[in-house]
Amino acid sequence: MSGPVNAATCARMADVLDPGIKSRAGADDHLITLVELLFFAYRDFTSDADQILAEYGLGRAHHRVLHFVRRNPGLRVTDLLAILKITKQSLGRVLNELIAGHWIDNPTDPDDRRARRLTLTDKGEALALRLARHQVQQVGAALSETVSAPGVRGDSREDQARRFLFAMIADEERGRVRDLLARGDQASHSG
Amino acid sequence: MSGPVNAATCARMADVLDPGIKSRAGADDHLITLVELLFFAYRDFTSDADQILAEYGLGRAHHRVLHFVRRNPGLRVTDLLAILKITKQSLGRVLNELIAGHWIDNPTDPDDRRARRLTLTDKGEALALRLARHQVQQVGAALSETVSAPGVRGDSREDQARRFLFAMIADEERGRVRDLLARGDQASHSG
DNA sequence: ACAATAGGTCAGTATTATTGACGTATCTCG
DNA sequence: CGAGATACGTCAATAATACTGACCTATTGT
Repeated sequence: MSGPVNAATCARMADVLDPGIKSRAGADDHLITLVELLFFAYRDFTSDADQILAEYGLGRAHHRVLHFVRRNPGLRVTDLLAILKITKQSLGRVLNELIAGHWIDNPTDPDDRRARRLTLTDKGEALALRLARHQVQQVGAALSETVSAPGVRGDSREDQARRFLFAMIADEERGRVRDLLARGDQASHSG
Repeated sequence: MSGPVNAATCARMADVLDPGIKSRAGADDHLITLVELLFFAYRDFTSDADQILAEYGLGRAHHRVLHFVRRNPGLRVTDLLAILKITKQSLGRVLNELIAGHWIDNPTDPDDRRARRLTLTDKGEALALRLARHQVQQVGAALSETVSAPGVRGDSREDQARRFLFAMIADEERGRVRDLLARGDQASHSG
């Protein structure tokens, strides 16, 4: 699942996370690192899928629709609007493109002929599955890496959350992010 | 904000999360709920700040700049580009607006007169602090709510992550999200 | 019949981002 | 000193995603 969790990984995690991010934390100050980690985690998490989608000329908005239709076959347009919290017009464009590209079907619901029941075509199913598998691997890998540092027991919920989000960041970016968090922490205590 | 964490909240959390989301999970399938939770958590987490920013005619992009400049006073434009991973032109617009509105100063670095050292004005500091405080409270509240269900011990890291992300979702949305996750879980096991 | 619901669409605009091409000032180093 | 790299800024065109507001049809439920 996206990279084995071996001793080296654990050692690096400990090296990276323990001395710096959590230390020198005042009152509620350290919580701001969770805010930043959420930003970086989301940034890197979505960018992977974006690359796959770009192969097909699709964007993030299409992904969301594919995702929720795969998870909830027969979803209605209204339901999707409530989930995504966007306007009908915004969804309209994306949905029309997905239907035109034969990623999604929208047959009329026989029980309520006003409604459309969104479903994936085989083509759409294949893409949605590919994206989902990739993201599940990412999350799975992150969870596998979310371990307590060796010798440290009783990780707080905050530490757990921090480790998980940090593990969601792209490998190449972690050094940079670690440095940034440490620097920000330092700055907020010297100024 | 975002409510005190009392017994009722804890009871609801347990009621909400335990039966349904995790159950009926096959191999790696349940991990997809973490993907969805990340989407909802990020959606609701950012929407709060967006509302505050709208008061000043600013957007999410401005928030990111304010945030990282507050955390790292004296940040250079290049550094910001590496953090945000956007183009110079994109940042340019946002930065110019922040400078024009006297949220941010960009004095020349005396040690390298090519570089600008981004700093917050008093006005910018006040806004950045307001936003940061709000988000820290949100994260803090979410962490407080991230508790193991009563009688359940040995929460997995996955459960911990799930609980944390779920707690990041806006109160009013949790019922809807819970239903959706349960439904999706069911659909993926019957189809 | 009538109101509410589900869906669709046209028109105009805003925000955030992109690629590509330049230009200027400053620093580094051989 | 001079060449090249670096830091920053900017003009122009375009794309993706979203918004408000106004309207329309078809269908359902009362």
